[in-house]
Amino acid sequence: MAALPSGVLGALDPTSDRAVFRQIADQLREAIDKGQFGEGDKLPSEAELVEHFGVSRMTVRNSFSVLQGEGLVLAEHGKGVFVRPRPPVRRLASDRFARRHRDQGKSAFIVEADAAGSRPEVDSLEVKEERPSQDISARLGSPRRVLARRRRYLLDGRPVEFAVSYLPLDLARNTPIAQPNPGPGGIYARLEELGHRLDHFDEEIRARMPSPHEVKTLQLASGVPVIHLIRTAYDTEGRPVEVCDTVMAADAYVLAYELPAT
Amino acid sequence: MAALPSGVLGALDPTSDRAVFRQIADQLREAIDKGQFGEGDKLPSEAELVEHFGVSRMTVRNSFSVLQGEGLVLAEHGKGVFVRPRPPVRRLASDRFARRHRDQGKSAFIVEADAAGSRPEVDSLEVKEERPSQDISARLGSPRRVLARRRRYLLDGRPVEFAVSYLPLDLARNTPIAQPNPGPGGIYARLEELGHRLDHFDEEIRARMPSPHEVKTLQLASGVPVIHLIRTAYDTEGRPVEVCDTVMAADAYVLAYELPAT
DNA sequence: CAGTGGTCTAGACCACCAC
DNA sequence: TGGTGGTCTAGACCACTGT
Repeated sequence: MAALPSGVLGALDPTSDRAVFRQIADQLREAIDKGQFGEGDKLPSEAELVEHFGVSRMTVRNSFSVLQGEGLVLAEHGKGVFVRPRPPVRRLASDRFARRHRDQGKSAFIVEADAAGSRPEVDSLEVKEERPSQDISARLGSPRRVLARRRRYLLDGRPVEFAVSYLPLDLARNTPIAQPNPGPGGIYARLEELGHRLDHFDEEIRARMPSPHEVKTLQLASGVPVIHLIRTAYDTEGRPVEVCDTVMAADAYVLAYELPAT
Repeated sequence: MAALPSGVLGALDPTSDRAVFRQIADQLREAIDKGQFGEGDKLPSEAELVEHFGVSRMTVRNSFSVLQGEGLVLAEHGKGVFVRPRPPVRRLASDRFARRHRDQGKSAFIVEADAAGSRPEVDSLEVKEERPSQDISARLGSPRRVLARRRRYLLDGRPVEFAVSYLPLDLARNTPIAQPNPGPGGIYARLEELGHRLDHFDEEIRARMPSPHEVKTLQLASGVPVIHLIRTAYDTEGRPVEVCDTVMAADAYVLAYELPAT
């Protein structure tokens, strides 16, 4: 068992009201913030900290659990506890659905990822007819049935986003939109070809902790929230023609919007 | 010690690979999802679960810690563990800075909260001259010094948002913008009076777990992420005139944007 | 194999809350 | 006062990782 780097970690303050495991977490957090442990670096092992601070193992584990909850560190079974690397973020610009970005052979996700030097993938593609949930139904103008297009997006092998598009069935049935690959420009290009010229999109953004299913699907580390984005596309007649429900790994995204000052 | 409601919680599966504390968390989560425990309801106490499942107390606490991390429950010392109530959310629309919403006596936050029937407050107001951080400086066109306006927003007594506005000092010094209360319409109205007609805003949105300081300032329960919004305001000459750095309790907000289809 | 984190036990004492 | 959660100990056995 290696000795601790000298000077990085100090002593506990027995007179403090602050719980011991919080004091240990504070010291580790400070060391990380100061760069004494860099991204991907291994923190001292549980056994080392037990010895250094003279506390029980559960106390040390409790400290790690605090830092995990903050998204600062990542435990790897059999290896150690590491400072969580910040993954490259994908920037979603508010003009990402502009017509000038369509009419190319590939989807917006693929084009953008290629440009950023990442390796994009789309999987678990599924196209189904369904009865919509109450929320989706209300947003789409209460259709009885919808076409649902599900897919997961990956960058360099890492899942970053899971999305479901819902379209009124009477609008999408027996069109290229019901095909797994709807063709160049994606479903928005197809919608316009079908006479539904797009007017605007509404987007709603929330952030929350993931459900167990989302943790699995997006392979999320603990301490990583999700961004939940619900987009509704309207045609020039004011009819909602698509609702897209997207869940993104929050550490992989920054959303950018440009607003006119009116 | 009261008996457990019959039938709500089942038995453990000793043949399962799933850890006991996860099985217990799964059962509680399912009961919450099904509505068997509603918002604000008290879950069975640790002692009751220890008896019901025949496990040690740490195992039960570990289950609760899982659910806390998911933001599902809230422990209150001396009282019990409760299903976390969903607070009313504040909807931020993308036209919230439109000129037509200014020229009133009160700030946008106050007007909007009054309309929604909430009791709004603004506190810890502080106006200071500072040397900007590297990031803020770059966004503002590298001024040597800036005016910083800090404030915290509360709804019905609950802190929901903490914001800092930065303005180039040469632009804001000795103007109403440097006053604690800049007057009707806020600093955007004052900027336009000073000849900086606003053209557009850029907004960047991230979500992450809060730092300990943010937990304190926003009184965040564990399992609640923050939304980090950075807005830059540009005048019609393309000059950045303000950067506003905002941290919001994610469970209190939904952000709404309208995008043209171009 | 030795070292790491993952799970679990069976206690102990404390601080907070409601009655 | 009794019940609640908060902290901490000192063990135990297991699963995973690397050499």
